[in-house]
Amino acid sequence: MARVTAQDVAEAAGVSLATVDRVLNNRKGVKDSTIERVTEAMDRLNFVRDQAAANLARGRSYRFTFIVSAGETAFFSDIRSEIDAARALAAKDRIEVGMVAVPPLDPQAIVDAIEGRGETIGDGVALVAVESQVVRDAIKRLRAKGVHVVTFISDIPNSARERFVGIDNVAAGRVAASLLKRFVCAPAGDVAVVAGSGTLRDHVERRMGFEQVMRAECPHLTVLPWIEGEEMAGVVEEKLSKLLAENPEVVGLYSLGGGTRGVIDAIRAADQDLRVVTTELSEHTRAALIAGDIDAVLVQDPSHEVRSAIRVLKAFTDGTAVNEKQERIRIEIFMRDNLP
Amino acid sequence: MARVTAQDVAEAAGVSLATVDRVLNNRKGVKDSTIERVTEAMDRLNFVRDQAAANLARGRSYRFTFIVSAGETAFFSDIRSEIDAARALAAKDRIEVGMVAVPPLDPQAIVDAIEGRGETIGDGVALVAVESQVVRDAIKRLRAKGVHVVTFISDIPNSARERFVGIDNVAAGRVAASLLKRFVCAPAGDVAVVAGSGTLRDHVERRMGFEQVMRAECPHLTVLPWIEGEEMAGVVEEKLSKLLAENPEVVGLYSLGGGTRGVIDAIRAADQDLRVVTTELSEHTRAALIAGDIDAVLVQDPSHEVRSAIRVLKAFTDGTAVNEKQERIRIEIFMRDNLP
DNA sequence: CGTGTTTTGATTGACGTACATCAAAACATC
DNA sequence: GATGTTTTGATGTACGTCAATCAAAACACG
Repeated sequence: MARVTAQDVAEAAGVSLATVDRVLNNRKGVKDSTIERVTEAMDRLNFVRDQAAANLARGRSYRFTFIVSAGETAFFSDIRSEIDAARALAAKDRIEVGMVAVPPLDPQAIVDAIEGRGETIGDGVALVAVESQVVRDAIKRLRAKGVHVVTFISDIPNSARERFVGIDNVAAGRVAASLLKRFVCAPAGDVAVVAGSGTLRDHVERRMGFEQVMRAECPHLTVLPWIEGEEMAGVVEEKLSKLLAENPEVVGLYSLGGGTRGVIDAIRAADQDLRVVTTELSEHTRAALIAGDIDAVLVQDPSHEVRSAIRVLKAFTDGTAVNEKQERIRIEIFMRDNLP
Repeated sequence: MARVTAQDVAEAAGVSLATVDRVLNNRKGVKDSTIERVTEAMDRLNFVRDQAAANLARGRSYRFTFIVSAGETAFFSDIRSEIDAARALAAKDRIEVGMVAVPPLDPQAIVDAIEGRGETIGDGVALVAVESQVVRDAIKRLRAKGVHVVTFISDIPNSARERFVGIDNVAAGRVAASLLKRFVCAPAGDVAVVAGSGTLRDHVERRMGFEQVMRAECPHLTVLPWIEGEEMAGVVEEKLSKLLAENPEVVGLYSLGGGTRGVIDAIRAADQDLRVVTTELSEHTRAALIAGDIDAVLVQDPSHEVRSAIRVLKAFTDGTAVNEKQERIRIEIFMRDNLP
């Protein structure tokens, strides 16, 4: 029951270790018939190449850089500390993880961060994208240099990025609508939407998904013009309080970006009977869920996302396949009863 | 920027490689002051022991065995194929994964499977527990032999198992109730519960959680006596159809175990207006979600659970810490709009 | 058959750590 | 200062693969 090594395969196939190695790393200079004999022996003996030994021999190490928003929302400070946490874990596998925090919503800052790092950016980059042509171009230049690129949290389609690591934000918006539709029992009423930023694709997509479902399935509910909160609790509270005061028929609320603390403060003050779905799991949303001020919170798991981005970049660098099941990023729905 | 090796640490601390090695693996025979000098050098140089090299040198390999139900529910056949899938992945890390499928709900079968394997059971066991003293005893015997044990999917508390890998089933039941409470708009009505087996702790716990919330928060809803479906679609359909016919006031339904196909057939036939929450994501529940026959499905991700169990057993075997964030098993809530 | 080319074998030295051994040095004790 | 003990150094082998070398063998082609 001992492990099968390349040496065993060589003996079984009647070739030398060198030849097995050539086949294993598909180097040229091996007859097709020999390749076949060797691969046959491999799966007959159930040979699995030992990752540890292979990595060691290759002496390969990896260097990935995260480019994330320096924004002060609960979500992004979570993301940043998760990257720090992942760094220690990744180091064990010879993966160095760098991080650059850039001013939020500033495409040029992202580009500068990339260019500024030069070659030290490493083998792969995970970046929180902002919709902009300069970012698209920067991604293309990275790819041209052989650097692997994934977008992270917020996508930028029609770019050269190889993958998006994050949730399906349209689906998140749809789920929010689907929940509110079922939560709201009033025969008719208004629904308020508190948005974050119009330049963040993830926010735009959530809004899209939300409106899709509202329009298609909730003729009895009227979606009010959205509130732009700019992710700042103070701004959100002020605008939302005003809106609630002016619209007594509001029966539902979806907050799809940052500044959730402002949402909570406003609805507590307003004391209307409305169903609320928000994003971000912070101490404030936790408390509000428990108190019953909020009905559900839709979140993504930053810790999973960071680990996933690293694994995906490593797979790209190694040229191996991505384990799709493991890398699926879920939209998590928290209610009072399944808070972690 | 080259990697820091144990040799570098030795030079920095002014000792030999052998001494660093002694410190690294806390072997005896090193003066305290020297230990201090070495560890100081380690974190000054930011030394991280190379897992690949360490594993290779140790020549250690792992052997874990899953003991799972041979039941024909969609969920368990999923679990079994995920174990097969994980086997290939684990092999790369010198982990051999075995599986024994035992007749469902039979404690003695579990014990026999354990005893029957003898020493070949390996370094760790993940088992789908059934409430029973003989199982508890078997776990204790395994632990006494130094075999690590985690329960999987279904827990057995007050046993010697070192950890439970699975969702918080009480919470799942609570979430189901919390959703139904919000979904149901009728001022009053009945709620039906379709249970699986009374001997499976996970089913019992879900039911507990469900009733907790119903009793505490939904005085307007009456929970009807539960239906025991024995996880068989035919049985479920028959009993549920009968119940629906006899109780026209049913406005909500929670199906917490297998045989969901029977639930779907019954509610389609009954054509009542009721909100439905079930478990298991199969082709049937998918279709029913899309058709609107079901409102939400609460599931656990078998693929994640299998990988988690393997990682946890490995951590126990190595005596290293478990990464709690990574090993948290989520209760996933699927609606029509976030189906994967 | 000789020539050139392709394929294979044999061998060697990494990679970074684990682990064991023996000798040398440092230290403690009387 | 002789003795015994603890601590350290020096060294070597092993793990399984990668990568490179050079020589030998097999093959193709005219």
